[in-house]
Amino acid sequence: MSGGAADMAKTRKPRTSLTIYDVARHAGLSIASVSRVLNGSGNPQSETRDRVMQAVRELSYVPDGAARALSAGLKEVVGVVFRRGEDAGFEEAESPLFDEIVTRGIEASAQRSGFDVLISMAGVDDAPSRLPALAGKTDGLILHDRLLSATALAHLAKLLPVVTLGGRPAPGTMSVRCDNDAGVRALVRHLVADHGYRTLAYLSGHSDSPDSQARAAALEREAKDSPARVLAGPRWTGDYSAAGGARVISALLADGGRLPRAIVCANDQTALGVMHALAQRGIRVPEEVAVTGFDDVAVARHLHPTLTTVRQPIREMGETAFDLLHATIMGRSQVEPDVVLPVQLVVRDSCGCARPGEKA
Amino acid sequence: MSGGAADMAKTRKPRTSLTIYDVARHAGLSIASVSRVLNGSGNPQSETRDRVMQAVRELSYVPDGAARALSAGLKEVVGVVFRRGEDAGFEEAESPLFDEIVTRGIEASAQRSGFDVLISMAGVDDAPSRLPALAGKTDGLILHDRLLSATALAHLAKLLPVVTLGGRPAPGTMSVRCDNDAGVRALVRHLVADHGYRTLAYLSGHSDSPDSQARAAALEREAKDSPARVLAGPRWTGDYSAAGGARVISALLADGGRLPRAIVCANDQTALGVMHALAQRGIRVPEEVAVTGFDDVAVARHLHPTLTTVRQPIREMGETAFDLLHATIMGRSQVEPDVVLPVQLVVRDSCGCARPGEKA
DNA sequence: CTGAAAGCGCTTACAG
DNA sequence: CTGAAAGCGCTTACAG
Repeated sequence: MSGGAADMAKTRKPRTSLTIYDVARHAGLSIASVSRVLNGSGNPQSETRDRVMQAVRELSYVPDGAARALSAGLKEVVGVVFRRGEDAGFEEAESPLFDEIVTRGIEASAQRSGFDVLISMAGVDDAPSRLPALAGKTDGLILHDRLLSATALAHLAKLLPVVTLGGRPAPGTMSVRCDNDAGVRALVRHLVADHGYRTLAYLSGHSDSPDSQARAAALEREAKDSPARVLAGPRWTGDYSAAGGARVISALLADGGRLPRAIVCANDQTALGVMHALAQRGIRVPEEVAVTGFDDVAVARHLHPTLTTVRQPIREMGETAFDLLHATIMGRSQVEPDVVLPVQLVVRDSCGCARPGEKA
Repeated sequence: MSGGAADMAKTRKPRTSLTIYDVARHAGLSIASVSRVLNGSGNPQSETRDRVMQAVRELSYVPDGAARALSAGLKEVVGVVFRRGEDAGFEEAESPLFDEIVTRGIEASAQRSGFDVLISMAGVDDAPSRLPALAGKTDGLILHDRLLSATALAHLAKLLPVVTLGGRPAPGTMSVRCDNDAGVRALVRHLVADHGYRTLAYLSGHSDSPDSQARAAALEREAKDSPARVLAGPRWTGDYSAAGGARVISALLADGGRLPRAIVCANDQTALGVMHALAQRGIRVPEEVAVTGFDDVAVARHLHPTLTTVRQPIREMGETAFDLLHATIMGRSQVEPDVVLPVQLVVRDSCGCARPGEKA
């Protein structure tokens, strides 16, 4: 078969890598057979299988993902979008959980299903414009909270399956979150019942964070039925960062504000900043003020005093998020759209437990 | 236009999302015009542009990434492969730099070029089998060190552009690393010349890590021209983890081994473990033993004493890695294949600088 | 400036 | 079990 008159080579791009045609020719088979062997579909004869595999090996052939995706209608890629830290450069990543959620949870689970993970950072400002583009490159999306309004989420969910981390699911989306309520409740009980503290404050995360809001509400609710009072107000607004936590304490003290007996922080980073700010002013933790966190990141164990906190099942949250998404992508009929995972109170020293005999 | 006899619907997949044909029809234009407007190519009339954009908006059309990639010969995706932590569950991520390198460096730079980042974790065992698959989904790869042999790297580089993080570039690949040599040299000079220490040890990372090897060699070299002695040997082999660092110290002390005046750790995590192990035995840092790290992760500032270390330009390393890769993907003729970025000695308390008057 | 058409590299019914 | 062929949804020379 030498090229005849119809051989009008177009040569748009300098053909670089091998195609399935090269493999088929090398193996003396059709591209259909090559495809079947490579995908384990049909039931190719073992000789066919061997010839294909040998040709693949000899040529170092790697199928093109884009062509597979277009043809099969499945990219085998999910997108994960996290909030970009607002003030890069000052502190470490705003979310030390990123690594863990993505790599240990989502990515591990995705790998088991043969999917890959596309990551993207976005701010509240550019998320609406960046997400559609991502949608085109993936089969489904896992989103950090506070990235999109419920309306925008619902709209996005018409394009492809969407799972959010934290908060209740918007219409058409799914959500995976931890049991903020139980966590804060256990914390407050420990502080009030076990330690006998009578004034508490909740140092919040971003005020529009559903997790932070849930934790605040849980604290209010639990304290109401207890002998403890809650110090609240706008000055107790943090932003999930150590710097934010320190700022709140500094401002409060500069104004002659009053410290509660125990400060329940929205997360560990905040607690870290609070403890630094208190230490700078010679205020002892937990003797004068108890401090607690949320998350149980690694540093929590290295602080002085070690941090009492609530552990989230980070890895499991990531796995669950992917599994929900995957089930939906593959068309599993009905998937639970609102998964709440259990948390665990981790009692260390910063709540006052280091001082023997003080526990009730 | 009602379907005629030629209407033999194949319906392989239940057509789900809109295509460029829907947009073209809605706008009363050809798909070529829609494509041109969407890609800013050619020079469409402003009326054409408007009609397309309106149709896109009204339909919430998002172009399919796989089709674009197949057609344009460019996926606009780079893959980043990191080493999976060996003993998950015990410690925090082995590499706290992951987050920073990927999100602040690579991802940020990729975003500027309109690329996305596919991440994947791999072990030394499964990397060879996982990488080809990733290669099919991306335009280029950024790899952690110790993932592939030089031979395997060279082979992979025939398939697509490859950049490694750390170590010298294998044939056909590119590399971005930090100036381990200058960092360790500055550290040793400070310990020996400024503090007058006369015995040093290097507590290594994984023995096959090019970074760790470079740091070890630099320490040997610098110490040789100084009055200081180096304690070496297989017992000083760590694995970049806090647990590994603690293990080395424990084993040494259990055997009645001798501690040097200063321990230069392969990274901050190791230093953290060493400091914990020493503290447990009542050995004071830096009074009895000085300890230094490498990386300057956030915890370094929160340790007691605060950690003297060498700061790597993490973010810049990520950016550079992507930029090299991008330049190669886009066919920029010749790209520097071995980029070494400068580091900075960060002097804090763990080297002994806290004790006033002790500095030379 | 715009449209008709080819082609990107696969998968998958459809026949044989 | 295997092959020929259509089709996935785009981009891009090529004409007009």
